[in-house]
Amino acid sequence: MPRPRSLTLEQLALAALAVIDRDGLAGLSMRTVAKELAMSPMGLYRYVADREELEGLVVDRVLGAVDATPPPADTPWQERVETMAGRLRDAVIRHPGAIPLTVIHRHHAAAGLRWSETVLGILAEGGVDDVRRVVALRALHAYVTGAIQLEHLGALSGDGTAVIANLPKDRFPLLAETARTAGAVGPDEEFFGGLRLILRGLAD
Amino acid sequence: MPRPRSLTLEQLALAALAVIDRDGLAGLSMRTVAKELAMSPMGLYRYVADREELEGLVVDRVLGAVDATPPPADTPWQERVETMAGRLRDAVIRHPGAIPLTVIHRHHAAAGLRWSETVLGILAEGGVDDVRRVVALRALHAYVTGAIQLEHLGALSGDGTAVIANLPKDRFPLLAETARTAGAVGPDEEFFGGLRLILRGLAD
DNA sequence: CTGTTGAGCATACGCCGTACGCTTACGTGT
DNA sequence: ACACGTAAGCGTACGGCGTATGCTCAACAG
Repeated sequence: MPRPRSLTLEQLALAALAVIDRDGLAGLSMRTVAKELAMSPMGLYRYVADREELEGLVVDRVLGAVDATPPPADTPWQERVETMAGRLRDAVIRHPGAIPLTVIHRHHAAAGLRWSETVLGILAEGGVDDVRRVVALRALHAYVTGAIQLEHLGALSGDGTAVIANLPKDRFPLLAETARTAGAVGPDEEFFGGLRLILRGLAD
Repeated sequence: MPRPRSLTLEQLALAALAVIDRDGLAGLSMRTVAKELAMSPMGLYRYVADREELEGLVVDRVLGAVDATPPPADTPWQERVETMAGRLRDAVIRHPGAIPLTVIHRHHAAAGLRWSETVLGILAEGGVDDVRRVVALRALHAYVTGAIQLEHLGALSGDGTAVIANLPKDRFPLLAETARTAGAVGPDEEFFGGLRLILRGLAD
């Protein structure tokens, strides 16, 4: 009966993502998102209860882009887990500014549950059972979450590594040497290399 | 010649940490820290350039509590890595409110470098070389960082797991079943269980 | 005792999230 | 065709944030 809404929640999420992609997470505010939608700041509160809920919409949108359909079953199960981890990483890295939000709000995003369900299916087919499967899923979550953040805060081939390489060799001999090696390790080699450690550890 | 400073950087860090421990990270502001020190807000700027630098002091303090001396060499090297990871986790978890800060600022904390140096030494003694050592250290960082955050955002034995356990079984059969198993997995079993996956994957 | 230096403070500005209450466009029932 | 009820969207305001700017005055060197 009353006036119909002029926006969808998806449009809100898209506007917020546009702000984040353009000005970074620090540029995100109710006011900037409202401006992006040619709306008044208080108008947003007809759609979300508070800023946190808006952030949740953004995360839903980012993680919703992850393809959760099980990869073809004709490849080894470890490789299928790698595929799933890679898909998640790709989707998240497409919006680097939103990474802290995805960490905080992933719990409440339905897309995250679908990803987990698929990964659990693959683990089950790989013969990982019960408690081991719980621990494995949780470890994969922890690793992927941490690796993406580390990659975003400073890639192994970035400036931070160069700084470490110049550390005093008497106090940090291994670190300095390792940093020089690290400069040559690309992001993919780093991410999937670490992931394979977990997957090898899962085999029995 | 002029008036001497009345505080040390350590006192700043302690005051900020006290605020965080009492009121959470959201309660941290230049004003609340100043109040904690019975100072005016602008007085803090004689010690730090901005809020970010103050956060760095907090992280230095938190990670400075980590014992970085190499564990006794008479235990298997994997076990020594577990010890180091456990020490880091213990120190960080002592101040849960500061966890997001430790993630953001760990790069610039000297204590983090000492931890890495020790872990690299253990890995070297375990026969992990060159690129494999780089990848291993980075994976350990990623895992520990991610696991601590996950644990803080919601332990496996917490409410979130119960919610997941009640998910519709037709759409999330494995997830719902797994969640029921997960309720019985304690934080230590979860943390070290995942860690051991990486360490097993490192063996050859 | 005096001069110099910087420690600490008071004020102010432009942001932020959001509580509150109004106006007004709209779909409906007559 | 028209009046009505509803909620969409807006204007204003408040308390809090980080911090730029410029002052006062405590403490020591000579």
